[in-house]
Amino acid sequence: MGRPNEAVEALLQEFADLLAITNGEPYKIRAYENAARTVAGYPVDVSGLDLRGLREIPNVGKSIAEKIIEYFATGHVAALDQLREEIPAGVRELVTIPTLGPRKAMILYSQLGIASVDQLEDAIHSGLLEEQHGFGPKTAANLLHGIELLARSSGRVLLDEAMAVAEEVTRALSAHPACLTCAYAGSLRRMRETVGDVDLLAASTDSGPVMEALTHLPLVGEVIAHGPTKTSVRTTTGLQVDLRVVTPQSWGAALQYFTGSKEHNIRVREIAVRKGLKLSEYGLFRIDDDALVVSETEEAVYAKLDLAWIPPTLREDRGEIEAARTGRLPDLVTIADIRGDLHTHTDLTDGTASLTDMLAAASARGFHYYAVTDHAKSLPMQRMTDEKMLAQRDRLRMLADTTDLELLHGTELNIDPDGEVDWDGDFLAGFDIRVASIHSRFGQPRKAMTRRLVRACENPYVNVIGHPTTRKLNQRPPVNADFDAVFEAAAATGTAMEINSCPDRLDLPDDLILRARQHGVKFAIDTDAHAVAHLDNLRYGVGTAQRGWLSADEVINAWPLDRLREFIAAKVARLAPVGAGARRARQGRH
DNA sequence: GCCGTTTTCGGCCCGACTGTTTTCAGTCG
Repeated sequence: MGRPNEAVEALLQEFADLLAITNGEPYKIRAYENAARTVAGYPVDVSGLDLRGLREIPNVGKSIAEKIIEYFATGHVAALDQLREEIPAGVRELVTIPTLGPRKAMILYSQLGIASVDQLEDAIHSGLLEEQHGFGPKTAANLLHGIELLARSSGRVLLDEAMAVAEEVTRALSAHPACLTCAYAGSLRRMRETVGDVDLLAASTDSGPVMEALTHLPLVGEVIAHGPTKTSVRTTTGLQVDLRVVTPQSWGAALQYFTGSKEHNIRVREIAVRKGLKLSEYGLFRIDDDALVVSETEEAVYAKLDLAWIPPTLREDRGEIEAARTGRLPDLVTIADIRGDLHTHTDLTDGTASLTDMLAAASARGFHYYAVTDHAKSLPMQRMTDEKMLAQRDRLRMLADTTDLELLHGTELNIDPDGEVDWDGDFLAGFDIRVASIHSRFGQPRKAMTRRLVRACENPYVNVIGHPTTRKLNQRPPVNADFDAVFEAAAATGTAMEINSCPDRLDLPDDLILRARQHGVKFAIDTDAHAVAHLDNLRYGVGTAQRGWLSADEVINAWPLDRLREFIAAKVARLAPVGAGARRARQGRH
């Protein structure tokens, strides 16, 4: 189980889901959903709050606060237990089938007694479903199709896969003569860590041919919906792509609308309503006479609502609207700010490219400096030795004259279960920079895992904690640790937290970045490249950093090299035991 | 159920597509 806030989030979300199935009031359902989201993102541990403290959380009123109190006092919420009794778990599972929402799920359960996906499948095959009022043959076929999709897909795909599809389709549609502009929107534009479907937007005065062009692209496996303003297809790999075509005049309003998030848009629309305006994908209109106010650019739409333009990566209703209103939006770190990569590999360990190939690729990217950080000796499979590491260092020093990059010799250390790393201080001191990461024993109990990470931070020579949660998206959960304690140690010792750009890692995740920066932690946005192509993943790490509201000043590899070296030296100076040499030198002065 | 620089009551975002219910409900984003 995660932190108490996440437990409460799950609780409130389940409550909302069950209310929806039992025909609860729509606004009550939304109230629980809103509360679930705010509690999850609330920086204070809710288990330590009293009724008064809980009610200070936005969207948490008397009723929800009391349920949270009840949960921490007894481990249960009576009202939730009652709903659970009414609705079997299988019925909640039904609403995960595409095209099957809470209303139909409730009809299936109350009229036909269907309480699981399997039972639904049986009911369709036996013809029972079609006897039910409102369920025709097409509905039955859609449900079967949905069940099949559910069975073979894990749902959301990684950013790089979605990006590849989006870029291929936008490139193809942009080349179409009827298409004036084409761009991707949705969670992909917001750089969420995974993407459910790809939302595309095109501007055209003649939508038909553009829609038609999409349905005929080679990567399209099936056409799901095909109307005059919206077309949905599924790629041969199972990813859904939605295309909306709007007039060029509506471009800004449409881009704003389809970028989301849904929660962000609800807030923006509420602001519009309070100003006597109505915002839709077609523009911002006056409510009284339907007159168009603005629509051509996102900037103009936000400006008319007295808001600064909000970067898509911030549009999650996590305080960005208030910040836009008061001129306090962060100056977000960008790819152009990144001066060097601090975590990369070569074929000396498990990389696939040679040192010279990696350096050439890094130089071509325009980096100022570049750290080579092959695995240290404790991972047996890497066959690293002191001699090989020192030989690599010599080679790197010799290559210094052949490149415009400032070369740093580093290593990726392994944090063992006790928090120790591969080498002692004397050997570690020979590196320019040291990343330290967990590579095994992911299942340690919370207390031991926390101590493990804190001890790594306390090592005077460890400069960056690599992929701190070690999660793999869609594969492996994050380690269980008290990350607030880890961040506190990181901030106190001058240890940066990595934002690993691998699309299956994106680690730290955005929510932990937000928490870490409250402790004053610094960050390193690295690619952890094991091949030349991986250097291109940097944009996903930067996107994740933006979602964590980071500015360039908080990112150590956005700093000039001198400042980065000072950061590294300062930790050693503060924490390293004074060596024999230094002691002698000091005695000599007296 | 929550919320208040119009309000402690009366609001709470908006539109497209599908399938089937020939006038609209459900789902989705």
